[in-house]
Amino acid sequence: MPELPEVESVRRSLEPHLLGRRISAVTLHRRDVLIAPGDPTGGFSRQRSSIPPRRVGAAELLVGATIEQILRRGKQLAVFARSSPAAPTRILVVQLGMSGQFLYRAPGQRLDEADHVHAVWRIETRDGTGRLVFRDPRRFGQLRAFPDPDSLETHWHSLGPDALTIQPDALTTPLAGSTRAIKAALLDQSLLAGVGNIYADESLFSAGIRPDRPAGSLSSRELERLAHAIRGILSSAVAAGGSTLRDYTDADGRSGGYQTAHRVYARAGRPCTVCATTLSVAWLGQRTTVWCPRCQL
DNA sequence: CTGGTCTCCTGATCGC
DNA sequence: TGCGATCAGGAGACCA
Repeated sequence: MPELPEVESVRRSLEPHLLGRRISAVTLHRRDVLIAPGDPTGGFSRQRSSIPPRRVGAAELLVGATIEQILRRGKQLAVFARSSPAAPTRILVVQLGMSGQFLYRAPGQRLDEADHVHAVWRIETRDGTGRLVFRDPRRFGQLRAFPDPDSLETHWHSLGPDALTIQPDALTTPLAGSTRAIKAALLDQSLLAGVGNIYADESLFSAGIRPDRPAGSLSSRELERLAHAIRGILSSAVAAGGSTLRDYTDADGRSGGYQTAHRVYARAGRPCTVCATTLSVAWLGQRTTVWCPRCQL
């Protein structure tokens, strides 16, 4: 389940393989994983829409272009590429969703996971042709094409500040007066980009704040603690290469190591690592939520 | 506008 | 051994 640390690990593992390399071809096995820019449904109704999926242009998938940079905002990756120094920079945004993987295979290296592969890019290197693979069994992931940086900026405008560098001030205004649970607010990508279920629970535990507290009830002192906890948890997780619960890997197929540091996520009913109190569980913000009833107030 | 619920999808797991 | 039910979850649509 890629959240910010996993997506950042994918980004970092892709860079050495892709920067400066040219994409010579792409095979799109499932057309509906690519959301056309300006799709009013945001791609949500792609299966049920009576309108046939748009014909996909190779340019949208960066064919013929050289990759210049890979950025991340929240849980989204953006691959920037140009076909010539004078050409406009095109961008492909990748959202991994629940089960998405972005894998790189060097020339001659085989891909073991051949099922649920939705797109394969051919990457030209000095040693031959490598492959960039988008694989996503549950298909909650998406690819989005943008013709220029401005349209990407418009798209990213709907995201809140990146959670890795979140400052308490950025939380104060949007949460003031809010009655919804702080856990639900942390999962709202328009408020804060990058936190998902795992790191929301871990951050709230680290900050000593109950997940069901009304967001507007947090004092400025608590918001400071929370922002500090989010940055700390996320940066530690990035340093560990993310959390691998089931099948997450980076672009090189390496698993993360942060799952061993989880203190509340998936530990309902087990003793708190700090005070040994049995951890509580509830359904909150449409997610299973675990916390320590003694450490979190 | 806000916040809660539904929905998309597949694989793992569990009870019988 | 096999099968159906259940759960997991990111995020947009939808609705009160």
